[in-house]
Amino acid sequence: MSVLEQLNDKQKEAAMQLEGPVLILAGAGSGKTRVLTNRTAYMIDEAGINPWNILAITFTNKAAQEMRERIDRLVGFGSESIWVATFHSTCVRILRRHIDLLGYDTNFTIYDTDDSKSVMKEVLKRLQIDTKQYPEKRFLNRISNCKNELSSVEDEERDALGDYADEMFAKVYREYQAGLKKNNALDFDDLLVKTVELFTSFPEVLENYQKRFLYIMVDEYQDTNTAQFELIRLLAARNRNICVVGDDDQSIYKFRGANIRNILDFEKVYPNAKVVKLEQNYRSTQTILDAANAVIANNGSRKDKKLWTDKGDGEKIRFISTDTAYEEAERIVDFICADKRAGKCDYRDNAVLYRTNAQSRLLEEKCIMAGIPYSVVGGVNFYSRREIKDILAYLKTIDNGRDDLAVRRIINVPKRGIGATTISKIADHAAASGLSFYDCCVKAEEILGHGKAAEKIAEFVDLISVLKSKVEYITLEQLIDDILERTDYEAMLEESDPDDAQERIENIGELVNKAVAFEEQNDEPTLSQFLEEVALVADIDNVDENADKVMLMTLHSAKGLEFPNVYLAGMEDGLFPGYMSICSDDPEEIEEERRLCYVGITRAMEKLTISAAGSRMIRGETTRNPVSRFVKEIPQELLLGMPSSMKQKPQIQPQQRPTVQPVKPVVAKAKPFAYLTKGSQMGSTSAPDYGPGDRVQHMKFGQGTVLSVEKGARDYEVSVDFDNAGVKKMFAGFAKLKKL
DNA sequence: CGTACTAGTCTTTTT
DNA sequence: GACTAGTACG
Repeated sequence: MSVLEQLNDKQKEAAMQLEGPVLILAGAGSGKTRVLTNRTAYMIDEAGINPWNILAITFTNKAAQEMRERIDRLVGFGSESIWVATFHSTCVRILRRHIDLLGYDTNFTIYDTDDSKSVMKEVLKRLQIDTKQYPEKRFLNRISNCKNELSSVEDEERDALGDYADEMFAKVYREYQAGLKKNNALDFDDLLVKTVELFTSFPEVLENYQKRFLYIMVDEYQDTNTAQFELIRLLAARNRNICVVGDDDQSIYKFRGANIRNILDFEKVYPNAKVVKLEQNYRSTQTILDAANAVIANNGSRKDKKLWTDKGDGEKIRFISTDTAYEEAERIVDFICADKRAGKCDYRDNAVLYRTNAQSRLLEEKCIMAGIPYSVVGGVNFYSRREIKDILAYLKTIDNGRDDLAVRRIINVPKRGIGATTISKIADHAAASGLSFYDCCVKAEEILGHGKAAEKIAEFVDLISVLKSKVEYITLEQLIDDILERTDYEAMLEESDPDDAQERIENIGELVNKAVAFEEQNDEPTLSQFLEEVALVADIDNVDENADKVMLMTLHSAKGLEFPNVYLAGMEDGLFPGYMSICSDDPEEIEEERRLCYVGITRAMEKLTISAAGSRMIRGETTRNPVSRFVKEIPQELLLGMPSSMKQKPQIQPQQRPTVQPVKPVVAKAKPFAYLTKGSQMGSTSAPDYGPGDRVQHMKFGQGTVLSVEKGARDYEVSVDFDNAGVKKMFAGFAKLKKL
């Protein structure tokens, strides 16, 4: 049977067009992933295309992994040689091979936003720019925008045309880039910029990749920025077999440079493009689709689409309005509890979506009180937590001492009596000599003279070199344990803040879990590779949908996901849409928020509940907001529980700030769960649903029999005798074993 | 050199 | 309200 049999006519049409440019306009829930995977399977299975020649770009690592698994299931072989990756990891892979052509070392490090900020701070200090008047963030944002638009330092210098502020910016931009280069580092945006630069400056390298990637596919095309557009254009220029999939109504990343014109103008750039619209929705009820269609219809420039389904009307949309955000959270949690008790759903069937991360807190508290297992996606990124960054800085220093920021981060953490004066002496010497900070530490005695300071530095250098010498012989897990032991890191945590120590230690345990999983999944794992993988993960990549937990996340994180029951919380003008967009004179801003609302509504498969609170704390201030205009855009007859009073409430006019009146806090219970921090995962060590003797399935090792399940310090440790791979020990949380 | 306190910012979303 | 960076002091 052909792999295309599972597709409807439109989907089939899109999947069969392998040659030339193809634009698939795929409405929410229209089976776009299925089209992409079956199209790829069709290429390999029936068109005889070598998987090696296929490039598929996705938005998140999770999507990439999922796509590969699904293709695997369809064709059973060859899927591992398809290049499926995100834009960023694709670029890293290419740059690791060729970036020496641009004067960087191929073992460059990737800087996250915190690292970029440190570099910027140093630059501004050196240029004596007052950060009160010009905050780092502003420069960083502008630099990011430039990079997204592929505007180089030279371009900015040329365009400054004597304008004081612009010239200053160009100078900062230049110095910032120099700072990165000195540390042999690239920031997120550079990954794309440098790859494009590589391709334009070295056509023979580009040609190499053009000859390899004969067929290119890009998912979530509506969220590509100019740099990404250019990268794809270059790669596809020779063969023109480019297939992009997206939905202009779901373009929600303008703030990070996404250019909706990339999808709207696709046919102008590729005039002979075949365009296929997928409008049949397989996810939601007609009621939900009607609501989504009605809301999005208020947007101006969009490709006309109308989602439909043969699923039937289903339940009405439930609208809840409460006095306070506190009550709102309570109502939502009550609904979930009731459904669960009635046996209508599992916890994992429910997701609560909100506009801002801060909203998760109340919901978390209520979940804890009700004893509901939940999982918060996002918030403070796991890899930007202090303890994790410290350990990673050790690993980076061990891996390659060229990352000055990493070395400086840990040179006195835990405290070893190396102070600011010593550090700045070494830093000055490094700057003057052009050597790296770590290299200067190695010859500290030369710089500082014989003394206590030099001795302390020598101790640090010894520590690093001992660990360095071990890297090749021990596992990552052992290396991290070794670091912890030799530095007495956990003791330091206990001492400095006993309240959070437990959680921080658990986080480190989680990092060890990830290291173990990494070593399991790679044939020849290296420290550099691990650090690289870790630099490019998104929060959503770590979501485990097998765990039976209610999901709490922002609307942005929810893109691409679906849940039987969806709760849209905080539907209030001023929060969603946020004031920024309400007050802006750019109508595009509100439209972007509306698209976000559309994304939220269309996540729901069966039941949608939207809620609004009359007042809530925002930034320590109690604010009152009217019900969101988006709620009013949903036809009345689809809603259940719409209070008539709401209809008269005036809408906020543009240019007018929403009323912010201090209101006495209605609830006295300030913070019943002070130990709770965002991102904490409840029950991450819950017992697996299999036991000794059960047959299980592992992603890589195939089927096997469970020998034992033991509760370890961090997670359950499972021993499995695999039919083809022998006995393996692994952590339950990461092995993702499926009971058969 | 290390600590404790203060002031200021943040909150729109993230690879 | 929470977190961070910067500063003053021991």
